[in-house]
Amino acid sequence: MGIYDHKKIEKKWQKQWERDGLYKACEDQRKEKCYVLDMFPYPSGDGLHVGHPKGYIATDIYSRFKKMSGFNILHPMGWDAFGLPAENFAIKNKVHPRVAVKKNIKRFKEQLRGIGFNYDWEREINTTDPKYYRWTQWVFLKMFEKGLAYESHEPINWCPSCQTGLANEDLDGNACERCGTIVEKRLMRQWILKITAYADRLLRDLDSLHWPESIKTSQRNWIGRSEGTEIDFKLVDVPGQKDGAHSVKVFTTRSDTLFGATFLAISAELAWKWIENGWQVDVEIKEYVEKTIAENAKRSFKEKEKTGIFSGVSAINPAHQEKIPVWIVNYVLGDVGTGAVMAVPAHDERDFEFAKKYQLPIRQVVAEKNVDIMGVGALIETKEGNFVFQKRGGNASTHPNTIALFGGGIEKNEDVFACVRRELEEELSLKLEMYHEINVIGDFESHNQPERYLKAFHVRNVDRNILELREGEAIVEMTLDDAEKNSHVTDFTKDVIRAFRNGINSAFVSPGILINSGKFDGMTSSEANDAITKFVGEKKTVVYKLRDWVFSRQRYWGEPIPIIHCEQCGIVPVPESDLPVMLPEVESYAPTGTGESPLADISEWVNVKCPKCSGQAKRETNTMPQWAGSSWYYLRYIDPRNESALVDKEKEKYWSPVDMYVGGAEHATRHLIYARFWHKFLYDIGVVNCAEPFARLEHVGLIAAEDGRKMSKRYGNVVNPDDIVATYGADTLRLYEMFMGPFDQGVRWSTDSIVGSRRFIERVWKLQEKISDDDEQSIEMAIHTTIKKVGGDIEQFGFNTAIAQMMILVNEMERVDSIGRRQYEILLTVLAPFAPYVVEDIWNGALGHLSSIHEESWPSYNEERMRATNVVITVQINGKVRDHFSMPADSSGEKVESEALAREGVQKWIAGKEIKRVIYVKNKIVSIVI
RNA sequence: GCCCGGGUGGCGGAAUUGGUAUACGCGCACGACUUAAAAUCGUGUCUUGAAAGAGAUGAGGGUUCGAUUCCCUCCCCGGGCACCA
Repeated sequence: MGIYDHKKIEKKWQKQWERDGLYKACEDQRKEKCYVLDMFPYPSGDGLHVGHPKGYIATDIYSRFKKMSGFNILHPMGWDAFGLPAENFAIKNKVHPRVAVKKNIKRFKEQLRGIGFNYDWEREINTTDPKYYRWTQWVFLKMFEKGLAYESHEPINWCPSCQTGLANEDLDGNACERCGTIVEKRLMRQWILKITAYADRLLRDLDSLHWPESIKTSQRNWIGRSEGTEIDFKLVDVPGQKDGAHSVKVFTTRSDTLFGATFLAISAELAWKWIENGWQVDVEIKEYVEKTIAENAKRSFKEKEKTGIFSGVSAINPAHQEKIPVWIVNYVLGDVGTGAVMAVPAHDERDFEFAKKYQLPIRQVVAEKNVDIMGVGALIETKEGNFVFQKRGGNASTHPNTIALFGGGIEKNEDVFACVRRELEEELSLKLEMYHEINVIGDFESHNQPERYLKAFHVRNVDRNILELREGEAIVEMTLDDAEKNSHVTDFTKDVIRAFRNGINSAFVSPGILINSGKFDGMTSSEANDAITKFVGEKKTVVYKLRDWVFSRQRYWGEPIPIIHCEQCGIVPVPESDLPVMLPEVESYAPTGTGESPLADISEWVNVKCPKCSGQAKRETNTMPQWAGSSWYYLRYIDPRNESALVDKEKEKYWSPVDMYVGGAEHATRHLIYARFWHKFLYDIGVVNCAEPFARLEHVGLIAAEDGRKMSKRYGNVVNPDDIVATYGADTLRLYEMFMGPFDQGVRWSTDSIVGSRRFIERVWKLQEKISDDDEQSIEMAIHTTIKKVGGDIEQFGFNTAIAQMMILVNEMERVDSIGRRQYEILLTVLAPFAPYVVEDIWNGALGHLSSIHEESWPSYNEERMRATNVVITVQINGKVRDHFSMPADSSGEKVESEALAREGVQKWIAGKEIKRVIYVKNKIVSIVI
């Protein structure tokens, strides 16, 4: 048998497979295809750490399994090599980024090869290859042609450290995602892609995708659809203008609260536009507007104090024609909606805060429908001498219109009523006034303090200031004023009344029943939303949070944007025949910081003839963002060397869409949105035949370092896969990474635990000794179970449980004296996707096969053979496990029940008791109720 | 604050149309082999209890013959979004 020498084995088969071209993909129309894709890496100078291959191992296993299941596989790999790290490295070390990238790719490839991946390297791509980025530029031209790429001069996010403009997607809060610097707003010329034109489809088509729900939710939030109404407010008191000559539009999702709009709040940016259009204002106002715009540019709005200034202008609320003031405020964003909102302090927290501060009127127009506030239960004294409030029954907290009042514990020695007061202050005093009708029921008693018995009471119709006090069956009605003076009313009840009278302390933002809204009173919020929209003569519209994609970067290492600026003709696209626009050589890669890229300095590249009029013209010097090349790369693998088209139509039709896509969840609102957008565009212009690029997505949980931190050179906690492969072998590394835990969950690396996977492989290796000509019948059930379980688990990405099942099978095989050759081959075959080297070596060595095990078919299983002849029946008495016994499988219920009742271990419990019920769960449980 | 996940032995984790909680692996303890150690193999390993038993899946409650699984209230951890009107 020889010893298991992973180094020798892995080297040998790696060469052999490459020589045989085992993993070459071709368009085999007879077979069903399966396109399995990894998010291609950015080849950094640090090389791979053990966290990187986790996703690649999964796709490798998946694609090998699908191949064995009869599918034609496409499983390629490539390099996303444009971007800042290579450029920064180049600036620092004075090497061309191209040189650094080439070197890094070589190293990455060697590392990946060592782990035994089945990539088809003939389809390798590189986004920085002019033959590749020619097509990235081509897509841009097509977008320009369709009006989806446009030049703009709006203020955008600017990273002062990276010295480039950024898209919203490149931010982490208000900081640059790349370097952590707080970004600024900067007015500059830029290229924009109109992704918002696809917002609706990007949202809608998510439903059809087999993706993790979390990623779909992230995208939904990012796109941020809200349905509402644009309402027109006529302006009055505008200096030098007739009343009603001007108006302002606001966007709201809560038309039902229109009657409660007591002022208008407009952004400083909108106010500035008014000033530019000739609005005459005081110096004070103008200064406020300028100051606020400057503050907004810093984007430091977090926890910012709300400020505002009365504009002097008023507006007419179209609901009731009352005059309301227009305030210029810092909490309304200029680039959201219309830049103006109707402020409804009673029902919006921000408007509420602002109205309180500037003493603007608060008018409640929505009320909660009949709510009971209850505290029902008993006070229990614990062993330790503390009092704990125990709720009695379930209805106190489960009734839909009920707020649980007394759920908390009572501090040691704390007065019961002090506890109640505390609860009131913390929870209720804030909200009480908002309820249309309130019942407060405190039925409160204590075991060991029976004298402290709190009478039930009941408050209703707060609007009318009437208190209904219920004592036993009798109900006494009195006004709140009278109640407060009445000596029969307990202090507790008086506390409740005071809480009512404290006034509104927060906004009531939930939907409810309309009040103070004329003929709309009594409607629900959703009914009123439609009715009031109609009443003021408006229609529903939709807005999105998604912003258009800022697509230009003022940096060197990216695809040049294929545009020419002509003095005569203006913006002229580079003709398709002139593509690619090659990225020129420069002396300095450093960013200029001027809003132009380093390309601007190369006059022989910049100065060109206009393709239209042949006059003086200049090239666009901005480059594309890193996300450009990755927005369509999966299409290029299908047809990587095509020079006349982005992808061949027939080939695309065969391979598209990607069947399985695996990568990190951090791309949820970046790459995965951009790629979907580009794909939909390519679908619209007929380049691709399906509306979505990635039919199924699985996300890989990150591997943290042993110390729990991120694996990074900086912390010195990086584990290099090369070392693990050298010490334990690639098969062990692969098995271990898949066995660590659920695939999509983050885990900590643990070098100590690897031995388990290594031992497993050695056990499989040793089983060679046990091969005989005859099958061992006692392990047949385990074999069939394993075939089914492993296949099913791979399909669902449950690799850890698949491996556990194979371990169970190996344990069984070790327990018996010999195993059939056929049985051992089945074990090797199901293990093949996980540990491709060792199984191939045994297959070709000890078993003497001439062809590769990776050309084998996935074994089939027989459900019949998975069924046990005898089953263990569990006896439960009143829900507790009391006994077990064995019975032939599928015995009749009567037989099993009588057997159960006759057993000594059961009789012990049921002797002399009445048996109320016996429940039999087939082949599992007899449950006896006494 | 809102929206997604998640909370199970010493550790990674298994088990969901409600049916024997802790599979599989790591670690640990003891034993065999060895002059010895490593490796390997075997046995044991949730807590408590002498035992019978009792208790335990973040906490509390509910539904059920039976709940890690379903419902309610709450706590904690991870992630996403966040003056988005």
